[in-house]
Amino acid sequence: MSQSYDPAAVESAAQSYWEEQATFSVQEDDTREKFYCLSMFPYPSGHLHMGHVRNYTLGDVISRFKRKRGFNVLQPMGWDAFGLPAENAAIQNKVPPADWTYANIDHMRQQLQGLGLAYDWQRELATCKPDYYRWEQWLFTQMVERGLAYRKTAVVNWDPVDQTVLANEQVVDGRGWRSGALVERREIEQWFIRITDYADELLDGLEQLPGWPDAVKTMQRNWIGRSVGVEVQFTVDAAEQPLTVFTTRPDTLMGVTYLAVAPEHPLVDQAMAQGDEALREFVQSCRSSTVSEAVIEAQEKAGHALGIDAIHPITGERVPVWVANFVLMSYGTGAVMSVPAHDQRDWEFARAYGLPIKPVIDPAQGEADLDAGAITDKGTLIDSGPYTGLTSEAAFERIADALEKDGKGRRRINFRLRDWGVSRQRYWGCPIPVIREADGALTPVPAEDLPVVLPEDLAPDGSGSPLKGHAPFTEVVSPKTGQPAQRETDTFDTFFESSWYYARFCCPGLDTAMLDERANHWLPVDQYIGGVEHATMHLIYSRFFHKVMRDVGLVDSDEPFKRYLPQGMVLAECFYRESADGKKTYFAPDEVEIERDDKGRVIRAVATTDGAPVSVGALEKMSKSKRNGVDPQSAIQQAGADAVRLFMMFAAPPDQTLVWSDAGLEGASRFLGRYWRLVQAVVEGQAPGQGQVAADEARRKLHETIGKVTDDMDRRQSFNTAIAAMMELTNLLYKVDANGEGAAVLREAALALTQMLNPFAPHITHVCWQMLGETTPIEDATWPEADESLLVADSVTLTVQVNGKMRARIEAPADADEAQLQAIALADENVARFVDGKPLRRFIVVPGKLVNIVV
RNA sequence: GGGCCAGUGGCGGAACUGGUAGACGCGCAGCACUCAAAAUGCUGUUCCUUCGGGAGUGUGAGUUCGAUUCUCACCUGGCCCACCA
Repeated sequence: MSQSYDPAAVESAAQSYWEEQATFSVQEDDTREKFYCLSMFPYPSGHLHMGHVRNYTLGDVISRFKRKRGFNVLQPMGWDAFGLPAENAAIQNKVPPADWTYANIDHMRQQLQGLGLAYDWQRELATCKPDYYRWEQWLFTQMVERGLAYRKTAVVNWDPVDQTVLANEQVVDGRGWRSGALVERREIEQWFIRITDYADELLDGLEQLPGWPDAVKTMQRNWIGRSVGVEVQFTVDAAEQPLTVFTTRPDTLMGVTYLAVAPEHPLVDQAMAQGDEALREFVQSCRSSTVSEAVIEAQEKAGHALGIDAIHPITGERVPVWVANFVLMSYGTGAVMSVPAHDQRDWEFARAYGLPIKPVIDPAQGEADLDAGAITDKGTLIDSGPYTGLTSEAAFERIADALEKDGKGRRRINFRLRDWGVSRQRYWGCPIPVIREADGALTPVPAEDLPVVLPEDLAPDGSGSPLKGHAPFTEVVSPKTGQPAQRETDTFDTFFESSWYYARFCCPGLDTAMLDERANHWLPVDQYIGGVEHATMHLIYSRFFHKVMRDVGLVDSDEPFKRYLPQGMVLAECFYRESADGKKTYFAPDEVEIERDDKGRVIRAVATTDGAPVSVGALEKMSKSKRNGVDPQSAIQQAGADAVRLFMMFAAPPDQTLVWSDAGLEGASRFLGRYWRLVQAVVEGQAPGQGQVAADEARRKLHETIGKVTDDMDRRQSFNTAIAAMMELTNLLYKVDANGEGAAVLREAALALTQMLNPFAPHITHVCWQMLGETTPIEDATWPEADESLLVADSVTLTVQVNGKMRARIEAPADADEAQLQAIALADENVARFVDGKPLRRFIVVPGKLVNIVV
């Protein structure tokens, strides 16, 4: 009597084996090629969600596969442990963020272990630990030394009641989320990192990343946004300094009818000193709105004349200067030249305020109607003095030359990418290692005094960082002067921690340096996996950090991640009922019953509570408010970790959104049961089912499957089709005649299938491998090889098309020539019927696939 | 406003380099086993059809002997960023 499949028992047996044997701890080994596989580490929010499960299963499947292919695989895991949610929880529960964070880490580590992930837990790290952040503090001081970090004022959201800086997400409808007070804009001095110094290298480096999806590289290119243009200087009577603007369209310079500057521009302060009340009010209203650019965008385009004129650098004409709420101080020079005839936004602004519109370009194509909007196409210059008649491209060069010759401008490359503001007025983050001397000078903390340890026992109450005024932290003696000084209370943006963790995993336990030679053994990461929402920010910051670490001499590679697999979101169906006023009430899936017709189509859904119908909603991101969240823990309890993993990999390609389905999970579970019974039958020397499939056909299918699964997993990373191929093989094995050669083929197939399924369902295969009598642990056994000699056939089945439509299938010798094929095809009864004696115009052969007869 | 991606049966998806559209799974229907049910195994399942066949991959055009795949325009949905000059 064979045992039945009990996921819970199988999984705990396999997991305790891995723990006892330390199966997945790894050391540098020069005899084997290394493979570093990394999934983006989680923020310890308290519990694993399905997105994590998908991410980590993908990484685990790749890691286990590569190990079987002979690589020395490093797969670590850690915690992105600083951040705002810990502070919010702390305010709510009045406990220190550290306690909350560490408790969450303990719980989530257990959850991860329950998924059977092949991590080297000895390398675990948490970014909130001093032995980790100590080194980013050190790297920051190196950046200060190299001029890569500097101080600049930046605008923040200020809550005047709570006396604290707010994150954009803490501003709700322009008010502080806790106090409800109207949020103000405040300028404060902060640290910035000169990521723009590396803009060109970050852009060019994308060429060396063939393992990254084109879509992600395109997003990064657009994010970096290199644009070639000209900086133009307009003399201003009232100011000593000329007003500098950046433009990518110097060809339209002769069409400038006004200039616009940002509300924060210094020229605005100067104009306000003239005492224009209306102007003062306008600027005040701009400056008091939030910093959220999404909010600014929703505003009407508005502006006000400054009462100042500028002198056009070529014509010498006077043009008025305006302040406008859509000009950003943080991009370019904080001032723009306005050409309403050829820029849509300038056009709208000019229309609204009655400013002149002067066309200077005749578009190359199409009708142009300046009453309908701006003409933004390039073309031929008109009404442009000496430049009239030139093309836009030629005028660009001639005007740039003229400006450079007169010292009134210069060619310049501008980036959309801005320097990275890293100061945060937060408690639960890595302290910026800087001391403010009594005279206001800033001193980076010397290496021997690092780390600057964040006190972990403080509890924020919502009114600013508790570090402020916490004397044991702030009161220090300057290492430079020996005099009393104040410690900086700002902390780093948490992207700082996540920008280099991949490197630190290589050097566990190192306490004398940030990284050592082990980093160069493992880096770059061979395979990185994580949400596509990080396509720009995190993945640019990490690439930047890597280059800085290279320039400081810590690593010798240029890029951190060789191959990147962006994984899609996990969605679920949601059910709701809409009331008369449009408010939706959501129902959890277990509160809903679905009725179908006899073809399986959904007719309607009703709530089990009252039997009344509910709407079947769209697919939505899992969330509490939509009541469509599925807890991984309960899914594991219901079907086992192997089934959850298998379903996740089977239901969709890795980079596309995945729709959670309880029925689909059952399907995965059913397949595992089918596989289990197949193994039981083989162990007992019986056939798993009934049928007459011959041994050689089964063996051929087996080796075809090995070939397909190997290619799907390695080159294509198409895990759903790899699983489909294994299911197909299993279906066939159930029909194999176990007499004679059949028994041997079944055993060969069961072993190979167990190997191929192992990365997806590591527990059940671990146990089945032992049942099949194998003594080498499956984790160390090598991946099966397809026997190519079994795959060549001497006859092939070809499709016959007549005028591109499929009409018949023929058997032909594999080496048949065109004339032979034509004869065989025309001999077919159905083909003959459609050819119907008409003259043959063409005969097309696609070797091994089809022939097409054109009549 | 910009960028990126995706639209294929009742559903998730497959078709890799332009070559048999719908693999595999779910759902549904039927059969076997059973006193019965569950479980399991097997069979069928794009739509229409006068049973010859016809239509069909968001819509409309184009290239081609042949288009889910390439080109153009449009529609719909999702994600990221956003007044980026």
